[in-house]
Amino acid sequence: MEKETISKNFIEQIIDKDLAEGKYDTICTRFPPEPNGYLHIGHAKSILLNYGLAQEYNGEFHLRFDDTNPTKEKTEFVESIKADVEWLGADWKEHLYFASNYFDQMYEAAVKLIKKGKAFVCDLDAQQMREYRGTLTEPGKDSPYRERSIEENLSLFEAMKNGEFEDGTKVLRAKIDMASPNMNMRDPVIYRVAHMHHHNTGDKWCIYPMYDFAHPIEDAIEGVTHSICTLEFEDHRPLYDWVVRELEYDKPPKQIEFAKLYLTNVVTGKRYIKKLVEEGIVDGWDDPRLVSIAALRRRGFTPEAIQKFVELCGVSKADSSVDYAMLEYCIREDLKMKRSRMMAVLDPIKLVIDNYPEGEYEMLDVANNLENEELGYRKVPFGRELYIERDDFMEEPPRKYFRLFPGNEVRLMHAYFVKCESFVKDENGKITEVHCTYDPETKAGTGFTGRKVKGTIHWVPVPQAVKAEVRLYENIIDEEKGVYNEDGTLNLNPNSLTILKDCVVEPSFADAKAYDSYQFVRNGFFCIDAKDSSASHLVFNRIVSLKSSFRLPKAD
RNA sequence: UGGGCUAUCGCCAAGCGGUAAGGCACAGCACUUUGACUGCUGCAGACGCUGGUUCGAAUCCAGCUAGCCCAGCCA
Repeated sequence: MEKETISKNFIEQIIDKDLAEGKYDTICTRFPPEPNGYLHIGHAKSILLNYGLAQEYNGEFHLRFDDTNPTKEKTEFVESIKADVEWLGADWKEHLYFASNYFDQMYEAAVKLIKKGKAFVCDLDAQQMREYRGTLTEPGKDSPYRERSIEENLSLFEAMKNGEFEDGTKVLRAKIDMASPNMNMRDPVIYRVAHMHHHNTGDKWCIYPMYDFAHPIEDAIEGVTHSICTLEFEDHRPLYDWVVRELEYDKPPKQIEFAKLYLTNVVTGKRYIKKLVEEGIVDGWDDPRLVSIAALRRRGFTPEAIQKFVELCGVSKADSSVDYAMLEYCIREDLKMKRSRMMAVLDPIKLVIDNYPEGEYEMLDVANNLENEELGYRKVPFGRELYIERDDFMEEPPRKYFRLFPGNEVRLMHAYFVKCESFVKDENGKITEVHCTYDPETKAGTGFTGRKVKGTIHWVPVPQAVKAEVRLYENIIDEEKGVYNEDGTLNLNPNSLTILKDCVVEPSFADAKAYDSYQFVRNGFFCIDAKDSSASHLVFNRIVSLKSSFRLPKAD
């Protein structure tokens, strides 16, 4: 419905044209990860883009593992990727594929090329091949093995398959053009000898196809029409087209490139994340400060928020880095109506209501979400002694400070108006207690309109408060200086290392289930760490929390 | 210095020859059971630069500048 107002991106325009010209009858897209690591927000863009296109055009969406290099791939990653893709909401239905299941067809395709005189077995080793390849500015030289006969190539390639050669001694190359300005067209290697155990095919093969040869074949076999990948594959497109042309597929798939999604102030590089994990700076690939899908999920992000985010980012070919604030906006937007808001105090200070009877308490009916009645109500005990946020009281308030200070009256959220009468300091001058009086007539929900207050503050009852440990995060990357130092190392923010902190939460928080609750603590999200659904491990994401209102007004 | 690609507000991003959409961020006002949310308002005299074509250009042409990618038997 809303989608109609959004103009089509350039990929949709290409698809419209292809369909109009009758190039394809229906479309088919795919997400083709190599199972060599965890998915992150960047992959989410690709997944949701491909899936969204298939949905929009009533086509097919495939999940295909591009597992042509057994050295890097593991079944463990296959499982985590499937879980992440599913969680994101991209339904591949019965279309789950493995490139490795096409090895026979790829072998036959290679034979076909040899028979057409378009491929040859080359004995040059890696070092020699590099020398023959030329440079960016100089053309390469033909391999001395380039003119072998078709028969010789056929028997040599079969021998390669049969394991008659050592790793690295022979490769199959496409015969294209060693003088091409495009390095990818300089007789690229399409098959190599590698005696490795494959997670899917085991020891059946000792030769493996290279990406540039395998990928177009995978797409063609599955009937993919629009093979969407990232910008760095642009110069591979001529080779992609060469492969589908020489192999004579009808309705050949078409490669389209788009810019990767980068976020400001976060690390996505596997190399760096690995280092952060190894050094214990983060507690794993799903550490909430990272932007892996697992981390976002653990932190309380919803698939809907990520979908919204990807949609908002748009698709283009310009290198860009999306402001982290946009991600924060999306999760706020999604969660604000559909999750409960509970109270928690991060830095407690005691508030005593002097005119409230000692030893008594009442159960307040509190709306789980003031904007969404469907979320119901819960009971929160209220009594004489409460904890409030330390910075919700100031002895000498600046201008425009609406919270508690001597003589001022505020609303205790979901409860009564209280007026600050006095406060207590210890010998160090630190405030230890704030005393106030409450007005029973001002109870929330009674429709009291006698007078108004400018501020409302949150609280937790002292006797029933549950202690919890929070992880208080700063962004792990220095926001001022950027993500990387000049020498390529990470620019870590030392504050990010101060993580653990005690806080107090209202009793109902302790029962809340992972994912089902979050809390605005003065406009920030307070999420339960999904790794441990008890309230004793909360994740307070300052990354998603500090709106300007959290700051004190500017002193001017 | 060979080839490919990109350049529109602080950040994304529409625009496809007819006189600069939208979102994020930011600012202000109003409202308020958190200063949130919500609502309203403001926010590119100009589209990397320089020329040209045209009645008219961000959109076409030429030249230039800047950035990204490519010399794995990785993907």
